[in-house]
Amino acid sequence: MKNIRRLPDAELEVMQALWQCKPPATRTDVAAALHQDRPMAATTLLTVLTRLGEKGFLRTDKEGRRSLYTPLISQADYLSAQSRTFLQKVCGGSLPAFAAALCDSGLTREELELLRELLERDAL
Amino acid sequence: MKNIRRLPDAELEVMQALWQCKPPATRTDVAAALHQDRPMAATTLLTVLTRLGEKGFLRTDKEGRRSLYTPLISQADYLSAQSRTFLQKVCGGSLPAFAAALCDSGLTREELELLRELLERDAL
DNA sequence: ATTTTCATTCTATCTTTGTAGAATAAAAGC
DNA sequence: GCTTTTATTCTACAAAGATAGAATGAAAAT
Repeated sequence: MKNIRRLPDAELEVMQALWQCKPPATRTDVAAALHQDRPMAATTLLTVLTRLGEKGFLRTDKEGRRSLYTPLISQADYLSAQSRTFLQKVCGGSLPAFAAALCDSGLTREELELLRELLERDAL
Repeated sequence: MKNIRRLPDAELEVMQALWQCKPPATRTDVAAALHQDRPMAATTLLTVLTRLGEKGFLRTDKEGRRSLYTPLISQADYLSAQSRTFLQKVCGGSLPAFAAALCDSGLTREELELLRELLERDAL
């Protein structure tokens, strides 16, 4: 149950892309995995990757002139940490508030049903 | 289903405090409602309130020299919007990932059970 | 070998956020 | 009326985040 800080938007997007690659990934791999509605300059991406390394989210290994990036924090760990933070900071720790928010968040009835089932199954 | 931007930490805390007050609230009311582990200078609070006004989260009415603050976005609206954003941006839209994250987020089995019940009841 | 290509690092700018002192102005007290 | 108190606005500044051009250096191409 470590305390994982919330990543700012740009860094989270890059991290999501990295999680989608099979490690280790090159800058190009990550760029390809990025949802580029509006693509990110190569140098910008490298800057973000460097920052993620400084924050301990990934490791950088050099292979000749190019760098290989490997996640150090798994997507699952990040998600569970952020779920907790979200419930605490945004919902003030109130489960009823959280549940109400989910129900009113645009999820369809089917999706809500699915979520309940998933919770039941996973909780075991 | 409006698109409500995510507030930075300090602004969210102030907004949470404002939501707890019966509107309209004065700066003093908000200060009293703040969880002040480490209290915020009066001028800082006013700066934050001003920014929240600029972002459309509240309205400021002047009564003589003092200001009265009224939320323009309800807590429920903010929560549901942020739940949606969280599911999309953090969980990549994957309900299974979201459910797994919740189960692994430190909630007790009882809390998970409660959440399921709440979801069932509210979904109607 | 010389040029071209390309990945990374340096440097830099702009915006946002967090925080608060100084200045202003008005209300209250005397 | 003059002074003290107090609420708000101005101004300020440092840290963090988003973004990317310029410089560097090495690999590939010819």
